[in-house]
Amino acid sequence: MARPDHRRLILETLQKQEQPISAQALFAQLRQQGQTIGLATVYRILSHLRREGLLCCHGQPEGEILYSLAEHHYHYLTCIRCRRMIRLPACPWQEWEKTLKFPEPFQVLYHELQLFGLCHLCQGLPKEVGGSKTPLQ
Amino acid sequence: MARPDHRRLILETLQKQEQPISAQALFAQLRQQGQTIGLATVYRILSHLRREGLLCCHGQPEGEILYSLAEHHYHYLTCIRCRRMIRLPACPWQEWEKTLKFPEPFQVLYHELQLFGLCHLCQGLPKEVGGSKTPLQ
DNA sequence: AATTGAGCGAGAACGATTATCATTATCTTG
DNA sequence: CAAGATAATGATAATCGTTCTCGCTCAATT
Repeated sequence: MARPDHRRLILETLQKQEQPISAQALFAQLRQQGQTIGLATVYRILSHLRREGLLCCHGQPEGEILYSLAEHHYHYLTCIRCRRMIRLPACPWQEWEKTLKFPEPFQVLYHELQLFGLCHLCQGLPKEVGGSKTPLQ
Repeated sequence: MARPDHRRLILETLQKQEQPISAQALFAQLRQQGQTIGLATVYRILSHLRREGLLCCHGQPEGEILYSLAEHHYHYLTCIRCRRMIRLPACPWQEWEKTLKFPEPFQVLYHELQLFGLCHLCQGLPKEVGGSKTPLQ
């Protein structure tokens, strides 16, 4: 049987995502599409893409890592209530970089900016009672 | 026997740290000091402090979560080679916030900025060969 | 056809975190 | 001060995301 091109598969799936996605969720999504792919392969390929600089990794305060393609480098507003991630239109880093002073020489290779808070849908809602999901930061 | 004030103990230990510290490392440090404290208690108290907004949580790209006191809110330059974290003198967020435009109304409650790269000590060194530690993002 | 090597999937192993539970200290109330 | 209620604790088990291991398969090469 011909071997499916898993790397392309994962790249295409990442391209479709509107939000960064976890490795587990990516795996589940591929399986639901009927693909026969192993979890190990997903991690393997993500690791490759990572080393090639094709991926942005967003380490969440809860420990999970979310991935998105680096071809368009984005930052997100993350709602701590509904977990929605809203993409910022542009990365402000290049502007900001000029104004920053480092305490010692340092070569910045990449950066991560995450903004947490309440989206407009969740701002009016009453406070969560049960405390089910992982809370804030 | 009188119950030790673990909460204060953890707060004081966090205060002494020059860099954000993981829960496991915090636990080990307390035990080495001769304290009889359980790992579960460390996590419990960290979780409390977190909900009270006393802690900054730095989710690393490798999944581990590092903690630091929020009383002085800092950002760090993280060297991807030696893992050293260098504190920035000030948080530039309040200045930057003015220049950002959100695609929809959003109430920012807290933020995280991490800069990854090479510190001045590691810039001149030859490239790592073995690839032992977890690499870059 | 035989050989070699890279990629694969299933499951074990691992590390960080969270949940469970019996025990114990502290607090309340009488 | 006694007695029951409450909250905190530590050891351990369970969970979850990630990485490792290993036998297998496919494809290129000889």
